[in-house]
Order: sequence, then structure tokens, then C-alpha cells
Amino acid sequence: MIINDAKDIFRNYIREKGLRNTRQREEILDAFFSAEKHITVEKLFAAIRIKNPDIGYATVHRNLSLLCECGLAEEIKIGKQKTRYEPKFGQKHHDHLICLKCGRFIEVNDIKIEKLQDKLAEANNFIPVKHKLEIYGICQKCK
Amino acid sequence: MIINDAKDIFRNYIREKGLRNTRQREEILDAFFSAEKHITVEKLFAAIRIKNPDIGYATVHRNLSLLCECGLAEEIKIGKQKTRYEPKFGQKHHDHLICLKCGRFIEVNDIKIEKLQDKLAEANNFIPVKHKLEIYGICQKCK
DNA sequence: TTGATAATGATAACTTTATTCAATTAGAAC
DNA sequence: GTTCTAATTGAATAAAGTTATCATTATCAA
Repeated sequence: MIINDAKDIFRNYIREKGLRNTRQREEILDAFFSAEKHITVEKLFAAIRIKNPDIGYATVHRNLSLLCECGLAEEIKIGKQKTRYEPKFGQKHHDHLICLKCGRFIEVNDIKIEKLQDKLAEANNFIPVKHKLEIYGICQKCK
Repeated sequence: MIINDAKDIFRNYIREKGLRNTRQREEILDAFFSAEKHITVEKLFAAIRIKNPDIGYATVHRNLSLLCECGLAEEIKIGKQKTRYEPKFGQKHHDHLICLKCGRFIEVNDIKIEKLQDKLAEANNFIPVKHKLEIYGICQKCK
């Protein structure tokens, strides 16, 4: 199960860094990986609070940063929208089509584009590490 | 001269919207188009203040928004960096290679990638309007 | 020149993220 | 299991960045 693999990664990362695992961390991890994709801190916090009213906002925030640090999550910032966090495990890399009307995200992937990107970087004496492609427009439902 | 064309666009936009032109607007426009690319509000404000100590931060900020609105500028948000503004006139569309070490921006363009993006959108019943491609990595100087 | 109202500038408010700190707790050592 | 050290937590607060407020000033059409 994916979430268990993610937990292993998280626990290893914590151990290697000399950090400690806590009830809260496990709960945040669980909630994050079972929540909707592209969630805001606010929403994740609210979801966690239902089961566990004792957990603090700062703790959720802090641990989302930690998840980003160890590669299990990624920040997404779109225009004036609130920062969202996307789980980054058990999923292939993908890019986003973002609807300008409804704000919906569609995940897409194109191997040809990826390759051309690497070429483009190479042509500029640039070592590519990661990339972000966002295509803004109008989705099928909003046409 | 490019900046004069930009001024025309700006003045027309203002007129059409029933807004008014002001000394401050002209000064902000001048400063923005002669400043470094990818400038922050803070830096632009500082640059303007040298020549004109009377101008307020809010005015600079408001007018950068206005420039974005009429298509003469664009917000760039990269990770935890401050929002930057890029002049969008007299320049072709381009994407960015962003160095993870020094933060430098390299402007690039690839027509093949652009076309593939349109195809990708089309394949998802999505009408593309604009896009943003950022490739993160290590630039030549930082290798 | 005048009058309606948009714009300005200073500052307050707001939003999101980071920090502080006393109390708690994990986890290693015993 | 007990003890001890230091990381973590939660609440509150600060910090940073952005936006809103409002009295005053300035634009521009009539």
C-alpha cells in the first residue's frame, strides 16, 4: 500500500536527520495522503481537527514543510490562490492543465515534451533537475 | 522606441476603463521598463523613490497590478521568493531556466515544445490560453 | 473654471508563514 | 521500567507580503 511506503520514507528521513516521530506526524501524514489532492493547509488542518481537536495549526504547517523537504509533498502556487500541497509519492511526474474559470486541475504527462525540455536545457549549458509546466485555459466543462 | 509603444497601450487601457492618467503612473511605467527584468515591488519602489521621494508603496503596488491587467507585465512566483514582475512588451513569449544555486533566470524559447503543449491541451479537451514552463537546475556558472 | 470622482499616500488591516517559549514527550541510555 | 536530554508541540505572537481604508489631492470632461 502506497501510504505505508510513504510512511517508511518519512520515518527514515526523520531518523536520519536525528528528528523524532510523533503521534501528530503520523496523523498528519495519514490525513495528507488520504485527503484530496492539491489541498491547502487550512483544509488539511480542518480535516485533521475533526479526528483530533488537539493538534495545532503550526504543527500541520511545520510538518507539511517537512514533507516537502523529504520529497513526499510539493507546494503549488497558482496566481492569487492559496498555496496548495500535492502528495508526491506513488505517482508519476505530471504537469497541470489549469482551468481559468473553475480552477480545476487536470494532470497530464507528455514524454515528448519532457525530452525536448531536457534538450532545451542542455542547449543552454544548464543541468535540469526538475520542471514545472502549467497550461492555463478553459476546461471541457467550462467551455 | 519600445517604451513609448508601451505607454500608448497603457494610456489607451486607462482611457477605455475610464481611469485617469497621473504623474505617478507615468513615472512608475518609465521606471518599470528601464529597470532590471524580474524586479520585485520592493526594488522598483526603491528605484522610484530615488527620483521621487513622494511616491507611495501602495501606488507602486497598485500600478503594477494595473500593468499586469493590461498585459504589460506579468507576475512571477518562484518557490519562497518574493513576487517578481516581468515587463511583457516588445518581447516574444519565453520560458525560464531557473538556477537552483544562484537564482538566475535564463530566458528560453522552443517552438516545438509550444506546439506539443497545444496538442496536449487539445487531447484533453482543453482550450489553452497561456502557459508557464519553468525548468529548475544548475546553470553554467554554478556547475 | 468647475465639479464629480479617480488616484494618491500613509497607515491599518489582513493573510500566510515563521518564530517564541513553556510544557510535553520521544527515544536513547541505563 | 526509569531517567535524562533535547526535539516537538500548541498557543500565542511576530514577521513578511499584500491589500484595503480614508481623508486629501488631482485629473479631466463639461
